[in-house]
Amino acid sequence: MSDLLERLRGRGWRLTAQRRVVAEVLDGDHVHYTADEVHARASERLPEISRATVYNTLGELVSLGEVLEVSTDGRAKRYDPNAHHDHQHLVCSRCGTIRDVHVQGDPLSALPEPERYGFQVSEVTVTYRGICPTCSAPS
Amino acid sequence: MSDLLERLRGRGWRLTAQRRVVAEVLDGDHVHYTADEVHARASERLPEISRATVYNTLGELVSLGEVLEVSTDGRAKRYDPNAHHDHQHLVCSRCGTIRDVHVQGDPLSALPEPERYGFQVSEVTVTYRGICPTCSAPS
DNA sequence: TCCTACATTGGACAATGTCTAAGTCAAGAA
DNA sequence: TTCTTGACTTAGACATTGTCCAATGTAGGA
Repeated sequence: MSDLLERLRGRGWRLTAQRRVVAEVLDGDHVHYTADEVHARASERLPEISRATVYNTLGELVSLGEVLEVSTDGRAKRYDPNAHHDHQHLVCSRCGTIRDVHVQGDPLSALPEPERYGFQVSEVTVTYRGICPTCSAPS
Repeated sequence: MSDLLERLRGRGWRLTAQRRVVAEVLDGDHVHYTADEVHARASERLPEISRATVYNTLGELVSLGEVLEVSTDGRAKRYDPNAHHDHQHLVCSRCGTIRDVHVQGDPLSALPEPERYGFQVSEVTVTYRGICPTCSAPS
């Protein structure tokens, strides 16, 4: 994740304690925190960090393409640091757990030209839903 | 859409003016209103209808499988009456316009067994994003 | 027509996100 | 090192979207 901080500094990012902490919280490949969760975890290391800064920083990371914004349920958006490897998401309908998954083929090619209605289609997100092993286990 | 009202009455739905109006607003195959838009349009015909009733009714229609809930942007959910024909969505990244589209093949089959991690996968939503003809036209 | 269980209402409340004005500080300049 | 400055952070008000509840109204069966 320190590569990330390097990359960002190379782009003129001013390196502050707050931004460093947010980046550290997002470290890891299979993390899908909400902004509030990021704020809670960042607060453990830097108690005075504000919500606004967390929102700002997450927004900047998304603009810079370092983090993906995922909204699986119409509730809080989640932030996915695994932005440099193409992947999709598998969500448990019961507990909301999210896993990164990899599909066969390019989902973009499944949309025929006449079904594009003149759009310049550039992106596709696929979300699978189901019940995870934990939730489907007999209680 | 009156088939819808019939179907619902058959399931024990009490038929009120409010519910009728909400159903009428959703009439049509390519409509993707937010709850507030549904409320605004319903209010034109039945000025005293409350927000709570619109939310309740939309929630019921979703539970009954008559309407789909679509959240394309992490903002307000949208309601799609085209629930009985399998389809996906194409969204304009600029103006937010939504079109129903049909893909080739079954997106579910693109997720290999080992990528399912023991989930009982039952649903998949595919959202294409791009710039619509209107937004890409030279101004 | 009358009853009553179900539906509706208005408004308070909750969750998530955005904005602003004032204070703070990282990093280059001297 | 110290200074300077524009970018960053903060607290809290505000906005949007959605949920909940107690009081009131009413659809549809008896």
